[in-house]
Amino acid sequence: MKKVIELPEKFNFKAATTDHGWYMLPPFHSNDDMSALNRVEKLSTGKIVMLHIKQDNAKLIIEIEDKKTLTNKESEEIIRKISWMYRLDEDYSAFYKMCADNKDMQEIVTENRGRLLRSPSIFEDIVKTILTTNTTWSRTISMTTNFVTLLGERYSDDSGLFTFPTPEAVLKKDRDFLNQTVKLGYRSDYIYELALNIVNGVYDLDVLKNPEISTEDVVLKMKKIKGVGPYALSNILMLLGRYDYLPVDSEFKKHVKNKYFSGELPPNAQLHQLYKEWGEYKFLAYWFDR
DNA sequence: GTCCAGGTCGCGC
DNA sequence: GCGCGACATGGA
Repeated sequence: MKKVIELPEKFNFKAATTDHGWYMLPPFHSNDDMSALNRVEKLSTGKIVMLHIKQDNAKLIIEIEDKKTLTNKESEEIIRKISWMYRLDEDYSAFYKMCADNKDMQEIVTENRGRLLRSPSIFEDIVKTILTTNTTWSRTISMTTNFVTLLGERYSDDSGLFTFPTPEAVLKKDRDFLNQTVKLGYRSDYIYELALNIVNGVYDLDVLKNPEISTEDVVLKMKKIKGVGPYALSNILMLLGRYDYLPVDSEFKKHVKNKYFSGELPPNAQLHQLYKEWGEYKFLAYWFDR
């Protein structure tokens, strides 16, 4: 089965897919030439599908592997999720205007960059963000792979591919399993508690996809999540399409130390003042400055 | 063995 | 509000 989504005028599939590292984390997977992004996805009806996403000129082509035909509702859910993943509703014109005035950011405009791939659900994006803290990227990949493989649902009997686990699936295991078998380490408690609060209705995360909610409201809600500190907060805000908080972590410090301070790190307060001329687009300005 | 990784929490002051 | 040790795991 095949579905087509009309793309905004400015769209660069390869950049949107690979300018952020999420495409390397399961259930996302891709072929080496990056011509398509693939993903196993569980729909709200319970059906599990394999999605193959690629660009054909002004259209996004979605090939959907399935045994039975999909209902209209299921097709709509797939289109809604992919539109979210690729930020098709986001308006980059103000950012592009600022880039056009900056000699080092011309490529962003000419190459239609700026979009950063995100997951269909906030739960998945928060879990993955927590799995990037205080560890290396290679361990982020292995923790995510263990998490998806041990708690997700298999696509088909002969497949090694799985869905991203639901919060309910996390709660079916105990913290020891998350810690010792999934090897999430001390992050197990954070992930378990996040899943628990979602299932109990304490957190209703997907309402935060609404751009009309103020960033301050989102910040207050995110700060309540254990395991989400200043860096994780910034990353989650970026994933929600809000770019005014900088992710001041070891990579950020390494970058600005070498590029702007000739190897000597200034105090934290000064770091948070960087890129301030970019206003609402500080995160993107830093991201594409690297 | 020790140190650190795209940090954060909880405590004491 | 700020400083500091603890935290699981694996690779250098």
